[in-house]
Amino acid sequence: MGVSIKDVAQLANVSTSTVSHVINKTRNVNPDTEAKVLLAIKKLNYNVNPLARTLRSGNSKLIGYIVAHLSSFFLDIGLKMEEILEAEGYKLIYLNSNEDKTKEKENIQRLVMQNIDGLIIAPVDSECSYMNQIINNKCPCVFLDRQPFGYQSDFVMSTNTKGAYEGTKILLDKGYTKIGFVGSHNDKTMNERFEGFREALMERGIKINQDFIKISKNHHLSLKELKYGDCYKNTKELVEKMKIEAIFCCTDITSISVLQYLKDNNLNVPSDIDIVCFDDPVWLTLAYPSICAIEQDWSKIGYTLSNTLLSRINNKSKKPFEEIRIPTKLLIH
Amino acid sequence: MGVSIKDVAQLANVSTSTVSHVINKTRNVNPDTEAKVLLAIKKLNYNVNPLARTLRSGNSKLIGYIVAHLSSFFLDIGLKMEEILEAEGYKLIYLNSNEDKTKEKENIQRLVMQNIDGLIIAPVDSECSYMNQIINNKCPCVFLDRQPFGYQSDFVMSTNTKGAYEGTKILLDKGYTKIGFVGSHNDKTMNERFEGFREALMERGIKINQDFIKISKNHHLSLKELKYGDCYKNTKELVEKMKIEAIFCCTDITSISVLQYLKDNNLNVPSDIDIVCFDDPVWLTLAYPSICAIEQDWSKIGYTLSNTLLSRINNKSKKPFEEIRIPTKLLIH
DNA sequence: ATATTTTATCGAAACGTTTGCGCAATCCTT
DNA sequence: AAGGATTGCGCAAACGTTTCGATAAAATAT
Repeated sequence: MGVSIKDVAQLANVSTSTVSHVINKTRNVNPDTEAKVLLAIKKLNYNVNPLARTLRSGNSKLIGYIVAHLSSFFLDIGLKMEEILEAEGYKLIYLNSNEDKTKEKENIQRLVMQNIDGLIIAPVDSECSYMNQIINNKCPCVFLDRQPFGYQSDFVMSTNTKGAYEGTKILLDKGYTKIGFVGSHNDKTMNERFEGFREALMERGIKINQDFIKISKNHHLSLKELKYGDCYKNTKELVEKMKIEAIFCCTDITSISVLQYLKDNNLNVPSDIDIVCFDDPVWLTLAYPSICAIEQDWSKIGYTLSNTLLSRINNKSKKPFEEIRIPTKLLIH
Repeated sequence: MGVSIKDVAQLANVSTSTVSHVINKTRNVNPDTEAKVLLAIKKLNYNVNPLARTLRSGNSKLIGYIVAHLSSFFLDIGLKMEEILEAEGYKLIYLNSNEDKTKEKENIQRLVMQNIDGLIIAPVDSECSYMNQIINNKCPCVFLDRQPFGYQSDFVMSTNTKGAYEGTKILLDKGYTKIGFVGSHNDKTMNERFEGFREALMERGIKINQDFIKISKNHHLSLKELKYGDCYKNTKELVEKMKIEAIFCCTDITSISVLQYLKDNNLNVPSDIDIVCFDDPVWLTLAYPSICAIEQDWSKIGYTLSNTLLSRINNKSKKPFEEIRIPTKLLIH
């Protein structure tokens, strides 16, 4: 097997506890002894076994990041979080629930059992009461993107309603009245965005036409497989049957299918169909011409998530849970 | 603390070893006893601690997937691998090296210490001799996308040279002679693709103009931050100074900057500048008109990677390491 | 009836750490 | 020079499992 702390202790002619204290700087040790130990460590190319350490000490210096799917939005947020957490000595590990509630549960279960120090969760859906059992106060969690129901926790979200409201107004200001709404998921986040959409229409005295609202189910597929999925069909219907003039895309994932449909049918943006998209995926600015977007501030979201979590980990303070909203930015490309 | 196997044993009035054998089905146990144990497990809502299990048993049922960066190419491959590995009871965990060799080393180190059962690595660069020390035969590895130097292992790659050759020929067949080559990384993979590019030109008797070849350094940035990076500048130079007619994009990441530059300058594809792209990122087919691509078969790559790894884990056979090539597909959109 | 195998279970050691407790030896104080 | 404080270190018990070896009871063979 590998070389353990015992081998180091033996070679340095000290006890394992001394070695441990040298490694962790957790007790005074004579400089000479320390040198001996460090030499032995180097000689044997010793590394501590994080498993054993965690098992004994109860903390892992690990933060779990459990996402419903691996979209570039979540990844960019992860990138930012790594930057912050790393500075505090934490390692971020990504786990993918693949839009599967059972997997999500397993993922969380697994990490909690591993004495994870904290959890950032973008849940598959809002129903999170099962977490009370699993977490049981063993580690702090912060939620992302979807508000959890049935579990008390901090959560960080964009100002969905306001963002959607502003985005919809852009379309209204251009004079469109027949505006379709394409969503990829029926959850709280979508509801908030729909609310903004609705408010903007109401303000102009435009009645909501239920036939213009199309919500699909998002499956666990790669981006490319998504292209010709439910959203594609929904777009087709909106355009061909409902003769809408513009489309509000509720997420970045939605926009793929919508754009693909328009392209396949030689429809131009904005001359034939205009578009506004919640999220600002990289491809929006590559289209000709670029498409208006409601950009989420992933950098700030990542920053806020990690700092909220860190302060929960450190303070252990019982201050009430917060709902933190990060403003979106309107991009008129 | 949490509930442990001891609590279960106590409640069921048996020894911990019996509980363990019930859980793992590793020895005959009387049906009555088994029922008692299972009941106790359910009553206490007990879950085994994977840390302790791994520490003792030496295997973790975990596969590490360490990527140089989190691009959608790597993610799609991960998705496919999860599908296969899950069926064999393994969990895939993603770790991001962020184009940082030190981080890569830490990532591998950490996983090996955790008794990881296998490793899939897309290394930051080819130099992998440091792995001999770290791995030390403790777990099988399969490499992806970049051939490792200094470390003996299986590796899986696309037929880069052939793919690039075919892609370049498309441009040549259209009559272009001034073709630029934009790469985001100087490594073995890029060299192979360049080789294909070179061969195609040679075959037509076209001399390589070094000023047409632009290789950037790829930094650890989000896709959006990449857009206006080195590749953007390189594209500008190729177009404005070198007056090239077409561009060969060496990776998906490259294509973002190239397309962005063209768009910012109102250059149309293919009328002003034509493009072929290695990789088929989702945005290529959204552009107007679509762009030719050399598609890598991520599904097959993921399939091959996981099965190669699994057979190394199971067989422990010492059959010689393989270099496996997965054919690319030419997409004439 | 005894000898042998089979079945069911338990006790305890191990995996590689961290950490509370205790003991010497050294240092300071008066 | 004697008492207390400090420093440096080792011992051994945990953490939660798996697993080897032993043992007793039951089943089978002779």
